[in-house]
Amino acid sequence: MDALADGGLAAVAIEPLATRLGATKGSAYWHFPNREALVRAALERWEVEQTDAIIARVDVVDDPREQLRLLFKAAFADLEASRVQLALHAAATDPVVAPVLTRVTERRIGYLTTLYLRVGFPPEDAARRATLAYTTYLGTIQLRRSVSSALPTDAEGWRDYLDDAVRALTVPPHD
Amino acid sequence: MDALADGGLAAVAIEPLATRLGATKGSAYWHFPNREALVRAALERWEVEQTDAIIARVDVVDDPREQLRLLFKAAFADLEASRVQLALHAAATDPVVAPVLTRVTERRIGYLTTLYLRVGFPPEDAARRATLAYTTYLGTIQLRRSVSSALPTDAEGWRDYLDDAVRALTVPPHD
DNA sequence: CGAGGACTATACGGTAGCGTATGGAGCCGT
DNA sequence: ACGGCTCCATACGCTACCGTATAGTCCTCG
Repeated sequence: MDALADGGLAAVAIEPLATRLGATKGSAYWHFPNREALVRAALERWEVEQTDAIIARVDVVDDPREQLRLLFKAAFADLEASRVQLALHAAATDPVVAPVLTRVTERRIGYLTTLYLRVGFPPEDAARRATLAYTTYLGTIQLRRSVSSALPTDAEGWRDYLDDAVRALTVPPHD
Repeated sequence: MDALADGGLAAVAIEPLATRLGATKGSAYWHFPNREALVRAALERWEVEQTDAIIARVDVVDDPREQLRLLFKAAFADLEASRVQLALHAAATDPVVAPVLTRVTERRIGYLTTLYLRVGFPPEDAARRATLAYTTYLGTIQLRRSVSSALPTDAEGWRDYLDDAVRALTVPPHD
C-alpha cells in the first residue's frame, strides 16, 4: 500500500518491492505467482478496508447532515488513503483495477445517496447530489496532491472550506 | 497530445511515438534532444492552448452566473482536453509537469475567483468558492473517466447534473 | 551541378522490469 | 538421520525503453 501511495500502480512491482523489503525476487515469486496476483492482493485489501470501515464510523451519528459533514472530514483526514485512492484513479484503465474501482465508487455514492434521502431529497435529486458530493471529494484530494497551494493550508481555513462545501452540497434541489 | 490523453505521460516516449508516426528513433532524436524536451514541448503547447482559449470564449458574455454555467459546459465539452488534464494530474509529481500544472491551475482558479467577485461574493468567499468549483470540475472529469457509469449518460441527465452543480456552487456564502 | 543542411534509417550498448530455473538453507515428522 | 516441505537466493533470457553513433537520402541554394 505504501508503494501504491508513493509511486502509483507501477510501483507495485516485484523487484522494487523485494528490494525495499530486503528480500529477493526469488522469495517474492514464491508468495505470488506473478505481478498481477500481487496487484490483486493489494486491491482486495484496499476494497475491504476502505468500504465498510468509514461507513461504520459515520453510521453511529443520527442527523444525516451531521453525517455528511463527518463523512467529509473523515474522507480527507487519512492522507495515505487519499493517495492510494488517487493512484487507483490514475490507473483506472488498467483491467485489474477498473472493476474494483467501479465497485467501490458505486458503493460509496450509494451510501451518500441514502444520506441525502434521509435529509429529505427526492430519490433522483439525492442520487444526483450524492454524485456531485463525491466528485467534490475526488477533486479536492486531487487538487491537494497536485497543487496543494490552491487549497487552504491552516486548520481554520480548511474548516471554512469544508463548511462551505457542505453548505453548498446541502442546498435544496431545484424549487 | 493524443498519446498523452491515451496512455498518460509514460506514453509520451520517443520510440512508441516514432512507431506511431511511421518514423524511426533516429528522426525523433533529430527533432528533440531527448525525451524530456519532447515532454516539455507537449506541456508548453497544452499550457498555451488551454488557458486563454476557454477564458476568451466565455468572456464575451456579461452575466457572471451565466459565465459560470458556460464555463462548466465548455470545460466538460472537450473530452480529449479533459483526458489530457487527467493525465497531467496523474503525473503531478513529475518535476517537469508540476510547475506547469501549478501555473495553469492557479490561473484558472484565479479567473473563477473574478467571476465570483462579480457575482457579489466577498473576496475570501469568492476565492474559496472558486476553489470548490474547480475541485468539482476535476472530480467530475475524473469520475467520468474512471467510473463513467456513476454519471448521467444522456443529454438531459447531464444538463440536470450541471444545473444542480451550478446551483449548489452559487448558493450565497455563510449568512 | 555540387556541397551542405535537413531529415531518416540502422545498429549498438545500457537500464529496469518480468518471469523461469535451479539450487540451496532450515525445520519437521517419522 | 533423512526425505520432504517451506521458504529464499542466484543466475539466466526476454522485452521495452533510453540515448548515441554513423551512414545514408533528398532538397535547396549558390
